[in-house]
Amino acid sequence: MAKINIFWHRRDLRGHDNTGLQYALTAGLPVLPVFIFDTNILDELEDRKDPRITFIHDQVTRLNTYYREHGGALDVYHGTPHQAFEAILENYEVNGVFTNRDYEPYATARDSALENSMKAKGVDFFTFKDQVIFEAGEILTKEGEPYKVFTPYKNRWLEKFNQLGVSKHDSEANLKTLVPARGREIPSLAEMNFERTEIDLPPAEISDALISQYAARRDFPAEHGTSKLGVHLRFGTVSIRDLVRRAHGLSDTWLSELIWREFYMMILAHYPRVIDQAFKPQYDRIPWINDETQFEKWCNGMTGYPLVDAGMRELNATGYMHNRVRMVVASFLTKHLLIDWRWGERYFASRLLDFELSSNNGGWQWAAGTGTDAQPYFRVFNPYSQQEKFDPKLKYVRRWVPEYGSPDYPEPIVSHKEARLRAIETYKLALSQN
DNA sequence: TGCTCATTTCG
DNA sequence: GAAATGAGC
Repeated sequence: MAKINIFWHRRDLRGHDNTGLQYALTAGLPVLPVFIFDTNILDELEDRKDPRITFIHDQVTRLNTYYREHGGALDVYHGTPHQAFEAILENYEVNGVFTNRDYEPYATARDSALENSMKAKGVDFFTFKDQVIFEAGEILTKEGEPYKVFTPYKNRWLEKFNQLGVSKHDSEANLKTLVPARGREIPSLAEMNFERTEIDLPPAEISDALISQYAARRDFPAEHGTSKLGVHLRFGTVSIRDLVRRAHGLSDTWLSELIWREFYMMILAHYPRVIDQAFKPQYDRIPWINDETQFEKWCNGMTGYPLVDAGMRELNATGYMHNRVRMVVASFLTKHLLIDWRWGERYFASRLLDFELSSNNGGWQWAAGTGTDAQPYFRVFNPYSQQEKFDPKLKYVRRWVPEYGSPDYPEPIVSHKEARLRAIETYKLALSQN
């Protein structure tokens, strides 16, 4: 049996500008690209109609077609990574496994376990930077500490970016050395006990015009002023290097959003405890009210605050919510209702097509005021003035809350004025305790 | 990447 | 009486 190398796709479901794939293809042996529907992850999902699984399945199918056009095929497994690699090693003489690094706690634990078991069998395991421009250890203060404030982090990031530029990995030009297709089928959604769902999939591209106008248009949820590339960044159907190259010079604001993504990835990598704890420990003393009935009304878009309800209904209907509105609903849940930010975080995690652990956690801790570089506790969004500023003609509100203004629309579940004062008092008291 | 309230400024 | 300003949450 001839030796081969494996390239393992995870959050990089593309063949172009793919670092690890490029290294695998130029390492001198035929390459078998692999994808695993990981049951460790899938078994945790509650919804058998989770649209993300349809999305991944579609992208895996597309990637398989792409490899077939170049004489190979994507070898797709359903099981734990451990099981999948046992099957691979039975069928092939494997020299090494190539893959792009993933920085979430589950991923790093999985990869170090696999690296050990591969090396014990004489198989090399190589990992590459592909998902980010700079990894957690690459942007540090002069003292060698992680940054805890965004702006100095961003300044250092840009400084380094301007020094180093951004590399390009022409994986596509090297697709000549694939292991010939063997004709294994991709497991169907039904075989994996999932159902196909309708997804309103934004394109994996963005125009120069949209990037240029991003700063001026991004805050108006009724407009199509944002790129909606989050889902593509989540699963690597676009290359971050391509996006950063495009952003640079066209829109500092949009580039900043890409840097926020790396900022929160860096925070999660350095401080994995933020997953279930406030970054600032004293904020874990806040006595959340956690009223289940109010939480349910928030989830269902029935709070009586039109902009909040519009956002939640958009999320429930599409798996997406405009960023400005994400801030408004998060502020409302944590401050007006005094419900633990972790509840909101978990709900977003279950619904968002573009869910990214680090950004979701960072965003929620920012809104709740508990995080690094978070807004101060006394800053409480007024849902009415946010609506007046960012949806003055009620275009967004009426799209998602058609009954707004009629007797069918619920009364506000809390009074803004009272809830605001209660939030400030509650935070102040909790933070003043020693 | 606020909001509110009180006070001042301006027509 | 509206708009601008500033302090404090």
